[in-house]
Amino acid sequence: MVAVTRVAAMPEPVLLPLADTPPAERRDAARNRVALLEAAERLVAAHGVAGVTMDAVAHEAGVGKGTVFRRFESREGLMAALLNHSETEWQAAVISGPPPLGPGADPWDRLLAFGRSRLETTIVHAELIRAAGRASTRSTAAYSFIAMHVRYLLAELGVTGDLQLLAIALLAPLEAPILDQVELDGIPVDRVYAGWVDLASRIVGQGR
Amino acid sequence: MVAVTRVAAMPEPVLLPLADTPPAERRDAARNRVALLEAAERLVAAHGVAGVTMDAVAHEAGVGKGTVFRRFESREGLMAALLNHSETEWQAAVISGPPPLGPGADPWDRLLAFGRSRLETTIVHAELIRAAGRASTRSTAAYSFIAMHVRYLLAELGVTGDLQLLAIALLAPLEAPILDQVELDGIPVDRVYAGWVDLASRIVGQGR
DNA sequence: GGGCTAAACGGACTATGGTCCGTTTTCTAT
DNA sequence: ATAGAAAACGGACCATAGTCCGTTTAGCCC
Repeated sequence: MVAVTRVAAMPEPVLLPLADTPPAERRDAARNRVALLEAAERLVAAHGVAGVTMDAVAHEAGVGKGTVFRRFESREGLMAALLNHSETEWQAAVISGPPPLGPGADPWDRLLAFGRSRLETTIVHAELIRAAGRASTRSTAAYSFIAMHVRYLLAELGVTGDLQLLAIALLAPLEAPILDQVELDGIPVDRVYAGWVDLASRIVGQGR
Repeated sequence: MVAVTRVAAMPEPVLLPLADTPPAERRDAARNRVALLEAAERLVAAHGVAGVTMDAVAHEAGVGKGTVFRRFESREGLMAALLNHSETEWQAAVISGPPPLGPGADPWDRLLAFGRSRLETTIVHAELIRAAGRASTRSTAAYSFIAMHVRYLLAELGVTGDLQLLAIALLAPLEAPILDQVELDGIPVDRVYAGWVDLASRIVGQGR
């Protein structure tokens, strides 16, 4: 599907496109992306998520409205981009931060730390997550990372079965829409966490 | 807080408000509610959920736009009202329909039937559920019914622990937002169901 | 540097959810 | 039956997400 059109022998040009790298952003485009994200962050800080209107972001960044949509597709896309930022930091903590969240602790302790951390992160970003709508889960980047991590920990713990689905089931009660329901039953966070630990121990099996 | 203003003895009027019944809908209001719901259903059938704009519903029902919002609060509210209808039928099947979904079968079989049915219902109504947004879960009526039913079945099965949270955990993977994620991994329904059965058996415990 | 092309830009324009308020209808008490 | 009050009505109006297209700019090759 990719160019194999060149025929005879000749020295290749310096850079050949490795995968099909999307052709690299033009400078003005890159500049505006950053300006827009910073503007959006400023607006969130100043007026909350609801204050982030597309017009406001455009104006704050000093660009036209069309540009905002060209860069981020939609309001949800913009919100997802904002989320992505903090999500990336969190991933770093899991991959290379201190235990028990990071590597070094035993898998069960890591799983517990993971659940707690995930729960708190979701609560903190609840508004943003809601505003990102499908874009947040669709940008599979973030979600598939956490799902993969849970699969890995379950495997370490010797769990057998359809790990992908077990991971989904274990993560589901920590997702924002589910926590919404929980919240309006007025269940406190610690009890939610305790319930999740119970769930995890049932999934992992007898030894806890 | 309700009228105790009348002082002396006199025969009470025929109907005294039992609890504080919300003062009963005026006739025009009731008529319009029905007209609007029917109009909305017609529009869904004809143009899909996306075709249900508030202007269109108002026009189709032959009322003003303000009336739509007065009756249903918001577009989400209207969608939730549509959902509520089918949800009610489904509840009837659980309460008094034939086993194994309805009463009569043993709890484990009922639980399995419940999961399957819930999964399919959610998939069928996915679009509507999404359009109803928070209103669907906030109208606790529907959700708290299914949560209660699961708690009941878990209790029948002798499960111990925080049944409310276990019910939430068991239901979570069947909720629309979670199924969205699953869907974009391209996991087929039967496998999702199999995974859920596995989850249920882990939650219920050794005996299955 | 000069010129060419594709990409990016900006802001007017559209569609739609949601609000407001002057008018009309229903209900109740007399 | 009538009057008065409370509730409902309708549609003009507002705010904001998203589109479109004529204009500008970055990158590239000579």
